Amino acid sequence: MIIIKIMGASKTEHFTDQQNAIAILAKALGHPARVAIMDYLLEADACICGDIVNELPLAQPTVSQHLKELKNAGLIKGNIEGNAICYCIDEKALDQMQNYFAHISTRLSQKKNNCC
Amino acid sequence: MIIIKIMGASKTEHFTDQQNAIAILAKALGHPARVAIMDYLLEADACICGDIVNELPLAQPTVSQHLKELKNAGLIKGNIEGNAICYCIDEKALDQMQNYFAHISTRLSQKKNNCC
DNA sequence: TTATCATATTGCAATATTACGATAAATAAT
DNA sequence: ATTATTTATCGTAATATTGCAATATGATAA
Repeated sequence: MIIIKIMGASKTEHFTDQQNAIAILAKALGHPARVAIMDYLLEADACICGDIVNELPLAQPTVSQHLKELKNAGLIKGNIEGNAICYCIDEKALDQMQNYFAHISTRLSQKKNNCC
Repeated sequence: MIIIKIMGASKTEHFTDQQNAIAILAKALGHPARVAIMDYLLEADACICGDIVNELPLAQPTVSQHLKELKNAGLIKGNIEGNAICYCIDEKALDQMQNYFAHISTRLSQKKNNCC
């Protein structure tokens, strides 16, 4: 038997689909620029990529990369709007996160054996 | 004026405290092993570090490191319990996340100009 | 067609994360 | 005191992330 150690990569195959799904969503929100993009999409009247670039203190390629990560995680979706691209929050992913934290909250209030 | 480019580091100073706070918590949950730790602490009757090590498919130093990250983010807290250490979920951080997602959900249902 | 505008991709440098063996530190048991 | 048990830290290797200049792509305008 040969064991090859691959370091720096998470062993996703050892965890449940649910755990991996939450981790992917959480990771996508694990950068302030991406939280700021969500905030913008939530509050602004538009969702044009160029507006987001102007709003953030980051260069256009960097913002494009962050948008791509949010999109890959399923947190936002993009629509071609003429020349521009309109990004919007994908409610399904957010519902998933909301349900996850609601479940934790409920479960915590049931538990009485917390030792800390 | 001298501008020093520091790459690979996020420019946290350009974002709001709230955005940074959410990002820190989300980042800590952005790995399936750490989600699995939270799941364990939520469902198990104990919260001993050794039990967590046995539960996870990772070596003890790796689990210790993940626990440290969860603790640094404020998601868990640890108590010395004789020879062992008992880790528990910190409700404050989870409330923060729950509020964040609840706020997004509420705001989304108010919005009608979603273009996607 | 050519120029312009908006966004994506490439390439690369710097830093961060992940993982684990070896070892340390701290307490408990003998 | 010595040994075992439990958890943390160190050192290090591999991979991932972050950021941006340069460039490519694609759609609209002239």
